[in-house]
Order: sequence, then C-alpha cells, then structure tokens
Amino acid sequence: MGTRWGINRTVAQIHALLFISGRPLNADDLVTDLGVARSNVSMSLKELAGWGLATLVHLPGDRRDHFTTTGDVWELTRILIAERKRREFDPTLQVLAGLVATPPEQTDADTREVQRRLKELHQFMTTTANLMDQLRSMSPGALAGLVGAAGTLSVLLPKKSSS
Amino acid sequence: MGTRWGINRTVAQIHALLFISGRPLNADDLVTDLGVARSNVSMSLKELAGWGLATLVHLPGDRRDHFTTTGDVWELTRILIAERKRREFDPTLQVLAGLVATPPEQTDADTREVQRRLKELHQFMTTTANLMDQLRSMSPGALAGLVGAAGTLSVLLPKKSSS
DNA sequence: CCGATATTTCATTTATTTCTGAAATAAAGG
DNA sequence: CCTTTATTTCAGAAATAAATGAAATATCGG
Repeated sequence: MGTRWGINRTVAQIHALLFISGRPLNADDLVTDLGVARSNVSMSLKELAGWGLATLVHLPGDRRDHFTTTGDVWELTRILIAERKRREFDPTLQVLAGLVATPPEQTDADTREVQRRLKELHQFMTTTANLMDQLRSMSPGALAGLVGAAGTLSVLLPKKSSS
Repeated sequence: MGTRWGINRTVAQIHALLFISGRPLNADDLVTDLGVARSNVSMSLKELAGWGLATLVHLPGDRRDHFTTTGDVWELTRILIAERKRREFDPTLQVLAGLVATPPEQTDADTREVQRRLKELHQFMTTTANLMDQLRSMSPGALAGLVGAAGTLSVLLPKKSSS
C-alpha cells in the first residue's frame, strides 16, 4: 500500500517491521529480515527519523543503534497527517494563494470563471489545512473520539440521493 | 503535489486543466496546452475516466470527444476517498484480516505481542474504512457540514499536552 | 592514541515508471 | 464501400527513482 501513496518500499517495510515487532531493532536486524543492503537501511532509517517515525534508542551493553516507532495507531495517523500537510499541502496552498492574490489581466467571462474556481479551491484547501492543524494539536484519545463522533454525526446529516 | 501522492504527472495535469478551465476540452486541446504526446493524453484520460474523474461529452457540430470533470471540490474529495479506499485500503485490510484470523503457531510473549498489534491495526483500519464509507454516502453539502462540525467539536476535546 | 566495530555518504548500477511514435482500429460522412 | 478524421494500443525509448557496494567517517573501549 505504501508505494501507491508515494512511499519508498524499503522505508515502508522498515516502518512496518518496527511497528509490528514492537521492540527496538538495529540496522543488522533489518538487513537480515528484509534482505536489503546495509546502506539502504541506513538511508531509510534517516528518512523515517525525519518524519518522526523512528526513534534512536540504546540497549544496555550493546553499542549498536536501535530504533523504535510509536505503537499507537492514532499517534501514527497524527504524525502522517501533520507531516504530509507541512511538506506537500502547505507549499501547494502557498502557490494557490499567490494565484488568487494576483488579479487577472483579462476580464472576459472565461477568465473570471477560472479565477472563481481557483478561489473556491483555495478556500477549500484552507479549510482542510485548518482541520489538519486541529487534528495535529489533539491527543490520540481525542482523535479517536472525534472519528467516532463523526461516524455518529454523519448518520444525522442528509445522505446522497443517488449512487 | 500529485506525484508525491503517487499520481502520474500527466494525469494530474489533465485533471487540473479540466477542473480549472471548467469547460469541455478535447484531446488536441490537452496536447497543445500540456505539450505531451497524443497517446499519453489518450491513456491519461482513460485513467481519469476509470476514477470517475473525466466524463465524455459531445459538443454539437464537433465529431471529437470532449471531457469534463466535476467542479465541486467536495464531490472531488468524496470520489478520491472512495476510490483510494476501494483500490488500496480494502485489499490491505483483506490481507490484515487474514493474518488476524489465522491463530499463531507459537505462543511465546513476542508472538502474542505481534498478534496483539496486528489486531489493533486491523481494528483501526476497520474503523477508518467505515468512516470512509460513510463519507462516500454523504452529499457534498453534508460533507462540508461535517468538516465544519469537526472543527468546532475538536475545540471542546482535550488537547495534546506537549509539542 | 589505536584498533575494532558501527554508521554514513555517494557515485554507479539496477529497477521501475512514464512517455512517445508508429501502426492498428474505429467511426463518420459522403 | 471508400476516404478522412479521430482514437487507441503497445513495443521500445527516455526519464526517474531506488538500491547497491566501496570508501570515508565516526565512535567506543582499552
């Protein structure tokens, strides 16, 4: 599933192993388990660390670096949403803000319609960005509660008629 | 932003053009505007159609196929969530269900912990899948309302203490 | 300091994905 | 039917991304 979402296979595999095993693993463990080059593991761990998804720990009496990741799925979700927003969503929103701020030269109907759509997209992405930020500031427990509330709430709201 | 989310560049560009222009475009329009090969446009339109993000329309007095996409950002969101769930989330959940259903051979502490984590992940993904399905059945207006409600609700819920 | 072990860097190779152009197919209008 | 125009298919080329291995760097224990 990772590769479909633009996540490197080895990075995804390492994270999965750390998550599922639930105990600190060192680079050699990962090399053995995944059958990839030592250097690949090193780079991938660095990448995961950059996402806040791998924490360096030391085991007593072992010189080697060991790594762990959060075992809380809600915390994981929180991190993924926050990081993807910061890296991908925000820069896009920035560009869009620029386009909306610059008034168009032409004033024909087509140009005005394009401008209207850009503005609507900008407004939508701003709303989404705010929602993401709110999720970021919430505790895992609150996030779980909110998802539950959304499920309940949606029952009360109007359904799509067709499909 | 598209490529970072595993979406082909040309596919993303074509969708963006259809969305922003807001009027039916034919393949040659897209070739001219994007500077890519005719065949690439043909394949990309097919891909978009498969996602329900490009609709074939015919303009009176023009033999060529023209395409449009929805201009409603909430409808677009609804489609993207539904399709990604169906194509990527559901198959993953299927595999996970299989793993959880099969009782582990060994019964040592480590194995039980792995099983516990798999089960927790499975439960989490099931909850998420249900949420996605509920979004799918909602009208764009209701979806917008729910996001607004979530923003309001989250203010009332406990915040994360640190970070 | 020194040797041993652990880790990182990065140029090159390998694998994967995307794009193109030529040929095949389809469809419309005489 | 036949010609013209539109569209699709797909093998190979080009571009991009990922992984490797060798060398460099860092760190520990003595």
